[in-house]
Formats: sequence, C-alpha cells, structure tokens
Amino acid sequence: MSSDLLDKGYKPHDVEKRWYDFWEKGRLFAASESESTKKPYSIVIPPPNVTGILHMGHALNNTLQDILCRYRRLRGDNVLWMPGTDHAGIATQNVVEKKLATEGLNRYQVGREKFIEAVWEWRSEYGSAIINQLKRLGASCDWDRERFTMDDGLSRAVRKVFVTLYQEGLIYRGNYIINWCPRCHTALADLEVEHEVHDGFLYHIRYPFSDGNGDVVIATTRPETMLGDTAVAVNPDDERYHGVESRKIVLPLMNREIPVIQDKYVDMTFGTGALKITPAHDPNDFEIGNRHHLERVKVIGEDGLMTPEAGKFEKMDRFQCRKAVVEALKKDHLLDKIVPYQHSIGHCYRCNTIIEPNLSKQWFVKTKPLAKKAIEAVKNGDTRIVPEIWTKTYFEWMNNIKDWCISRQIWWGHQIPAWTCEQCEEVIVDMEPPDTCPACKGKALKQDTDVLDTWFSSALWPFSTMGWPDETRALKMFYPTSVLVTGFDILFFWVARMMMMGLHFMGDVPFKDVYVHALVRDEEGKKMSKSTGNVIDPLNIIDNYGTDAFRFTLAAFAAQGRDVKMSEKRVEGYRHFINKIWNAARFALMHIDKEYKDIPERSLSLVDRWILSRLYRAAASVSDSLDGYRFNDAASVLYNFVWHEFCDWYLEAVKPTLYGKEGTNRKESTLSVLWRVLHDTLILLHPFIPFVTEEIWNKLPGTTGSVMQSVFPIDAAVNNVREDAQAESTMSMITGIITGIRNIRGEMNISPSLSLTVSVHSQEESIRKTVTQYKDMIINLARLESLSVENTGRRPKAAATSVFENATIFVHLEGIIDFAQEIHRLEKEISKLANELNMVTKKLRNEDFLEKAPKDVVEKAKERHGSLIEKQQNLQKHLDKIRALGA
RNA sequence: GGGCGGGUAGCUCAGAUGGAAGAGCAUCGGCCUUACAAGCCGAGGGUCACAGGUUCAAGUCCUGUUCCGCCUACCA
Repeated sequence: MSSDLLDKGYKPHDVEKRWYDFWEKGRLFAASESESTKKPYSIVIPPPNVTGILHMGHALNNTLQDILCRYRRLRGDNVLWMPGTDHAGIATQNVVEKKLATEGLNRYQVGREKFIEAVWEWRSEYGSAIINQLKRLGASCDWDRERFTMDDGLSRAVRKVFVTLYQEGLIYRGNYIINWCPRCHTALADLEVEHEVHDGFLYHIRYPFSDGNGDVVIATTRPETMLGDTAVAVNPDDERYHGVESRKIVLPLMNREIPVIQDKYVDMTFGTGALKITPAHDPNDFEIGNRHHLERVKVIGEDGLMTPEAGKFEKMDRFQCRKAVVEALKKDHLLDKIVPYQHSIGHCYRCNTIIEPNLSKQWFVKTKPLAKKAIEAVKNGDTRIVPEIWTKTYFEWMNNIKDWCISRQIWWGHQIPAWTCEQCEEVIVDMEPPDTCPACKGKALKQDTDVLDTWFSSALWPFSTMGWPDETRALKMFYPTSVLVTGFDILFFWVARMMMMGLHFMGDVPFKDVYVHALVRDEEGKKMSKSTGNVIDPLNIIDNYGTDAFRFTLAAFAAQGRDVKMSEKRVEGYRHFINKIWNAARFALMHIDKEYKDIPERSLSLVDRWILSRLYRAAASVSDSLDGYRFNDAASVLYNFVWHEFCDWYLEAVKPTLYGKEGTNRKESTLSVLWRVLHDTLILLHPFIPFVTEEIWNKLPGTTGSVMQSVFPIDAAVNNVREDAQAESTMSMITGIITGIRNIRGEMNISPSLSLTVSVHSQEESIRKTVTQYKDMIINLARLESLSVENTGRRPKAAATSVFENATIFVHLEGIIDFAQEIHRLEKEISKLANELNMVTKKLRNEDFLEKAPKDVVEKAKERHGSLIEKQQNLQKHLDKIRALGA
C-alpha cells in the first residue's frame, strides 16, 4: 500500500522553506498592539552582531526563545518577539578595516566620513545574513519590527540617555587609567579585557640611591614601564626600609631623581617589598600616585610605541623596548636577577592583543547609584533569575561594580553628543548639535570624536526597540518584557546594564524573568572557537539533518545549569525521532479519511481511553515544564509519549481495529481518537519542531490554516482528553503480561514467527476478568496462538513462566522447551527477586521505619513485600517442576 | 586570592521539594510482523568520585578530601 499523502521518509528541505514563507506571508509572527483580550507576552532578542554568522550559541539561544514564543501563542497570548541586530562597534569596524586592507587602505587614509559610509554599505550588503540564518532556524520573530542599534530611533534614545545621565551627574569625563588596546586603538571597559595566564619573568632591578650609597631592588614583570616611574614605594611598617623616605633614587637609564614614598598598599611579603610606581601605566600605581601627588609620565603611546618621554627608547615597540631596557640594565649591572614567573595578562576580547593600562581622558558612567536599584529589583523579586544560582553571581558583580568607561576611540558607533567650544573650552552636551556656545556665544564648536561603547546602546534595547523616548503603545503593552533568554557570558555585559538603564529610565525592570542558559561546547567540553578549530556550524547541521532534528536536540540537552556538549551523533538520533513522527503520521493518514471532530462518549476501547489519558498527562507535563523553563523535561516527555506510548503501544494495539477486524463502530471511534491524538500531539510538538508538524498538520483532514493558529490542548477543553486512572492501571497490567510473554520469547530465543500458547492463572477474579476482556489484545501484541485464563494454578507440562503482580503466566512449550535454558532463566529471576525482597524485608523489620515514615510509604512497602513473596514462591514452584521434568 | 559548577552504565547526559537507580548512543541475542531496518522485540551493564555526618530512609541535605571545568580579582 502506498500513501499519496506522505512520502516514505521525511525530507526536511522540501518543506522548511515553504512553510517559513507561508508563516511570514501570513504575518503569523506579528504581535498586535491593539489586542485587548489576549495576555501580552514579550521577548526581546539578544541582538546578534551584524557581522555575525549563526553559531551554536545563537542556535540554542534562539531555539529556546522560539519554543517559548510558539508555545505562548498556542496558549493564546499576544506574543511579541522583538528582533534586531547590534552594530557591534569594534567587531564591525574590524571587519570593514580588514576589507579595506585588501585594497591596501587603512581607515585614516579613507577618512572618518567615508569610512562610516563604507560600514553602512557593508551592512546593507551583508548585514542581513544573520537574520536569514535565524529564519532558517525557524525563529518566529515579528520581523516587521526589526531594529538596529544604529537606526534613527535607537540613536535618538542613546542621545537622550546620555544627555540625561550627564545632566544628572551620572556621566562624567576625566583622566584615568583605562585598558587600552593598541591594535584597535581604543579604550576598553574592564569587562572587555580577558585574562590569560602567561609564562613570563619577574625582573629584579637595582635602583641606586642618589647619594651613591646603596640601592633598592624592585621587581617587575614589565621592565619597560620603569621609564615612566615617578617613585618607589615601600610599606611604612617595613623595618627594612626605615628612614628611606628621606632619600632619593636615581631612576636608571633615565637619570631622573625620584622620591621614595610610603604606602600601605605595598605588600611586604612580595619580592623585595619595594614597588616601582608608574602612575601612567598601572591602575594601582595610578591610585598611589593620586594619594601622593606624583607626576604621571606616559612612556607608552596609543599605538603601542614608546613616546618621547622614553628618551632614547622613543618609537620602539613596547615589547622590543622591554628587551632593550633589560639589555641596557644588564650593561649597567643594574639587573639583579630574572626569575621565571607565571602571571595573568589582559587581552583585548576582540583582537586578543595584549592590552596596555594607559592614562587617558575618557567618559564614564557612575554606576553605583544605578546598581543600587538593580540589586533591589532582584532582591524583591521584580526580576527573577532562573536558574536561581545566577542571582548570587549577579549580586556579587553588582555589589563590586566599578565605573563604566563608555568612550571608545573608534569611528563606528554612536558619536558622543558632546561639543567643546574652541574659544572658551566650554563643554556642551545636548541631543542635537548646538549652534553657538552658551557661555561665549562662539560658533566654533567641535564634537567629541569618540563613540560610545556598543553595550551602551544594547543596555537600552528592551525599551529603545519599542520606540522610547516616545510613549508608544508597544511600550505600554509589552514593557516590562516577560523573559530575557540569554547565556551567562553576557550576564554582566548586557543583563546587568539593561537592569540599570531600564529601572532608571522606565522606572520598571526590563524583564520579569531572566532565563540563563548554558554554553554550547564541543564534544570534549571545550568552548568552541575559531582558533581551536572545533566549531560545529549549525547551518551545516541543519543541512544534514534538518532544522527540526537540530532544534529538538538543543531543547533536549538544555538542562538547567549545565553546558551543552554538541555532537552530530545526537542530532542524528533525534532525526530518527522526527522520522518516527513522520511515519506514524503517515500510517495514521492511511486510515484517517476525514475530520473526526467528536469522540463518542461511550464504547471507547481500553487503548483509546488509555492514550487519551496519556495525551492529557503529556500536555500537562509539557506546559508545566515550559512554564518553569525546563526545556529538556518537556522534550523528553514528548519523546516518550510519541515514541514509546503512541507508536509502540497505541498504534500497534489499534491495528486490528483499523484493519476492520473489530467492526465498523469500533473502527469509527478509534479513528476519532487517532485523529484527536495526532491533532493534539502536533500542537504539543510544534514549538519544538515547527516544520514537520506544520507539514503533517496540513495533510490532516479537517485542519485549516496553520498549526500555529490552533490551541494548546490543555486549554482547549477538547472532548474526552482527560485523565483516566482506571484505564492507565488496567493498561499497565495488560502491557505487563505482554512484556512478560515477550521476555520469555526473547530469552528463550523463540522465533517471533512462532505463535505461542499461553495460559494466565490467577486466584483473583477481577484479574481473570480483565485478562479475558483484553484477550485479543494480548494475543495480538504477544503473537499468540491462543490464550486461556484459569484459576487452577495447575502447571502445564512443559512451560516457561513469568509472574506479573497476582497473575502467573505460562508459555506452553511442549516439545520446544530447552530445560537448561529455562532453569537458568528462572534462577536468575529468583535471585533478582531475592535481592529486592531482602531490601524490603529489612525495611519492614525496622520499627523506626514503621513508626516514622509516612503511612503511604509504609503501605507501599508492605504491598510490595507481599507481591514479591508471592512472585518468588510461584517461580520457585515452577523451577522445581522444570527441574523434575528435565531430570 | 575569592566564587561557582561538575565527578551517576563503555560514551554523552537526565535524575524540582530525600522514600524501590533512568534515557539516548554503543554492545549482545532474535526479527524484512501489511507506518518506519532512520525500524520492531528482548538482554546485559552502575558499592551514583572518596571519607564522615544528619535521618526510619541520602545520588538527592550537611562537613571535609580529591580530580576536572568555568567565572572573578590590582599582588608588582
């Protein structure tokens, strides 16, 4: 038989594009701003970099968001999933600079204006790549609302925030030590520096006293910075250095006289207890320098080359200079020793260049007052972080937050809305370019050339995308957003800052929940990175296995608090699952000829009642799990329900009915159940595997439109989908008996094609009745010739046995029994039982247990004890008989 | 230096609120049973890192030890 409805195997590529276009054209992802009855549900996408290509992190992040959005739509919510991209200052600038480099140009040759033009051009040409990739993943964003952190609206929001914070005194400008990337040629925030342990050296250098009498030995890992030293510091409590504070030191190589100062900061136990002070190139030295009013000598320039202040070392590269300084010191016999030393060095998170702490004039956000509210909001539960473990990390960082350096010396980004009057040096901060200086009325105003840290605009994302600073309907309806889904790697970069900005400007948290998911790693648990070459390309996976298989894999492995180790093998496994669904549907559609809207109230068979009950439980469990962001639980419930309950038991059990062996009435009611279960299962599965479910949905008679527009079965109040404990317990008895028989068949190597004769013995009438009632089902699924039900307990001549609850099953094996094999099987079974029995007996002998454990637990143990004993006795009797027969 | 997470079947991992150790893959045996061999039916395999403790009961809670991984920090 062949079905013209579905092909034999599922071919994802034929259907994915088709359905995505269908959804988009039908505007099925669109959120409504006027809807008054539906509950609003909103998520803002973590905007991927425009330069980005879809990686595993995106794939996981967006799959989870999409599952939530599709699920909430099916639950009847008015869902907004706000999409967009991030201008990614340094990253994007780097990309365009690289492109220019292939033409032999650098950005200075091109000039600022032309360069920015080039970036925009690049963006319009390549910037939608990541968006298209998200679409291949099935992301159901409201694409009509797509935003970009540099578009006009968002730029206005950025200026508004900057100006307001400046006026409130929460943004200031000043000369501080910052992290400088000589390659990117810009300042970096502390967060943007990545520390890495390096094998370096600790250089011990002799600093002679100016009176020619002795010296002080200092230790440093960066000898080139000594050229900028303006003091040597010792701890005031250090007895070795009593009285030195009145003496001067001659700085080697520079022949500059510098003071010896005392500061508690100096650790007496480290090195020689004497510390060279370079206020312009070390954050601590900078602080100490401030305390002691030391001069700041900047010897390393912004290009990483030595400045004129470095004397004869001028124009040398900083690392070359290190060598040269060491050589020069050696020559002067001022190098005491060099010892190998491990220490961590900061690197630029974008280009991995070793960063240089450097003195520079930058803009900062005063974060402490903003952080206070952000801490409060999590403490009082306005925003809930899931899993909770991350709240601790959040507090830790928020409590120790430092001012945020927000200016970057690059060109691509939001230029800082600050102007300096060239006449009187007045600084004007405003939303729009001022015409005249308010102080001197001068006309020569020069805008600050710096741009803002990319994260500054990202911090406004939850409200800037909805039209702020205008009071829009979108804001009114969708702010605060329902949940933010993100990886923990940007908890500080982004989440914390959105919290601060949202609370400050909107007066409310940006999201009610933050769901922090794991990182996707490679098979060995390593972070995927281009340099290690262990990157698995999600698009490749999609090409090979289909989007649905990939999405289901991600969901199944997204257990809270643990990293996802991705490998193709897993995806392959879930592709089998998709195919299984496909084939189950194919089978069902061979028989379903029309819509079966109503399930008859009466005369449902046991399996029909059973599968409806299991469906109900699956639906409840899936919604429960998704409400708690337990994606993997939801996935595994669906997997088990579909495969092991619906396919393995239900479809198999129902075949005789479908093939007309049980009359048309039964067939009709079973078809109605089959229709219902397939229908509802597609809805349950849809958030996880949207494409295949949509494809099948559209082949199912009686459905209209998209599966997206249907209703999650838990809310549908559909007929007869309900819990049925009685059907479940009866079914578990029948399946238990079938499994017992199959077990014997398997263990005794009896061919499946051989029909068996079986008798079921029980003293309990109710059991006999039930088994008799479902005799046909047992015969069918266990492949029997005949089944008899008895109360005698008389053992057949030669048989294998199995005990299920209060029933003993005999598989008649006259002529084909292998006595040795059966004896072996029974012995094994009995010893297994003995072990279990032992444990329960011990428990029941314990008076404390009987007294203190809850009644139901004790009751359960007693029941179990009874049934184990009966089982064991039964098997033992049979064993005795087999032994006698075999002998 | 602080903080966090993890060590459960050969492999990869599940095991909210403590009450009879689970899945997938891999392995072994039997099947082309009229949706699916990307399948079906069975089987084997774990002293839940180690040592203590709390409890009638601990993979699950507490303490310590040990081995991994990550985050964070200004020890030159």
